[in-house]
Amino acid sequence: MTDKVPGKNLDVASQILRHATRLFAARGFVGASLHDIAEAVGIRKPSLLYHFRSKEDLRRSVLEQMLSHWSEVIPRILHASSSGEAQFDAIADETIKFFSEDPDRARVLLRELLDRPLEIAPLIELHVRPWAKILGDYIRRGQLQGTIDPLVDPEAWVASTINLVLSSVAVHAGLGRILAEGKRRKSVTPTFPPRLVHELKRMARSSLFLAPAAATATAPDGAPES
Amino acid sequence: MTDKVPGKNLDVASQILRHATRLFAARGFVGASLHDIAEAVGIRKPSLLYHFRSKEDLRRSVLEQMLSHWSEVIPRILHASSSGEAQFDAIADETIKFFSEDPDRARVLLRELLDRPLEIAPLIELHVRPWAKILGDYIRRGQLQGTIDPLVDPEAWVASTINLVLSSVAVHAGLGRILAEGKRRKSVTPTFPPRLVHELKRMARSSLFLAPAAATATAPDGAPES
DNA sequence: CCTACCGATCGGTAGG
DNA sequence: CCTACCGATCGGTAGG
Repeated sequence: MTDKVPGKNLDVASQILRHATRLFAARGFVGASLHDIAEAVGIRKPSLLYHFRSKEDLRRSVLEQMLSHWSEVIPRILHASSSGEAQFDAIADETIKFFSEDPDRARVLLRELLDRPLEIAPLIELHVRPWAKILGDYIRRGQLQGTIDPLVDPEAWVASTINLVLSSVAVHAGLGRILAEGKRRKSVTPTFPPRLVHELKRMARSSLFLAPAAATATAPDGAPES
Repeated sequence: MTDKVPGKNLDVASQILRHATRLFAARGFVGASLHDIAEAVGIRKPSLLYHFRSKEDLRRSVLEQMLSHWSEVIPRILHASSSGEAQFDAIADETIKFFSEDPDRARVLLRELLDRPLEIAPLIELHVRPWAKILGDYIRRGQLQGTIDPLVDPEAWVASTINLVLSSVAVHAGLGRILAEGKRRKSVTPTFPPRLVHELKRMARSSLFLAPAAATATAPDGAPES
């Protein structure tokens, strides 16, 4: 239900999804009207409702599109790198990159988590649980081998760390004031600063591994972004 | 469902604030109608608008009430305990307690951060910046003394850790699925589990201090709640 | 993809 | 603290 056949104009449906994502992220689901979304695309409200039968349908599609994008990136890194710290780093990098390269993803997800906690539970189950379990098992193995702090609560760590990344990206525009000294950013969607990316990764690592592993933690940079 | 007081009924205005906080937290500012808030209190909409001139006024009051509560608890712990790790623990405990004893506080704040990042910036400046600076200075001192990891970015750590606590409490109902194996919680406002409280504190500590300090980190319990 | 229009609900006011 | 009512806007439909 995503890709239309060629020949037509630049896929109106995906244009609608783009602006719907943007406006849902900025104003919330109830706060973003179909009228405003349609105007942003350059069409009228009834035309939007031709592509998506209802606002609820649009919401579902926005979420599906985002999660399918996520489901596309995760298996790749899960099987690519060998297990161990390399895989841990790959997952961390990819997760932070996924959200920070488009903060609207984090905002829409966070809003869904707040607006409809029970309704998205199945989606969490489907899209997060699998690799959350992989991370949890990895932690337990590390605890047996003595590389990871035995005091870590694997599932709680995973849940909290996802939360940390998600919300850091989502509310950076608001909470970033603590960081920025005198800088005034009028942009509602500022770039997520590398400085925060680096600190997020450092926090995740150092709250997990027993050996400070200064060699890797001090690596010249924090995020391979090129 | 509320406790009445001898003579008058228990301050209608504060009743309105209570239910407004609850409904803003659950449905967001635009999603919670004045009609529904008034009905929850047991009055009609125009009566509510006698106590609060507008919905915007109600929003401000909800936020003010919450932040004044916060401003009441913070200076106390800032001056009470001596500096050092004791003060660090006191701040961490009090912050986690403040939000986890009423998750609606975290939800309302998180929603404001998402809905109006620029508008609440002054409030962050006023209510968070001061003790965020104290924590930042404490971290820098610890780094000079060699007790805190020199790789820590003080301001980024503070911002991220606030974020971690705030969002963990706020979206626990939604993201908690990663934790709960088979348990089904129908409650929209479940109790924030001690297990998560403990892991949050552990993460905050271990991502900061150089010496694992097993003695304190393994302390019999995670939150002094009595 | 449009114009025209629907009932429902929104925040807020009049007036008592 | 209430009933009655306001214009504006909401999601959605008719019909082309």
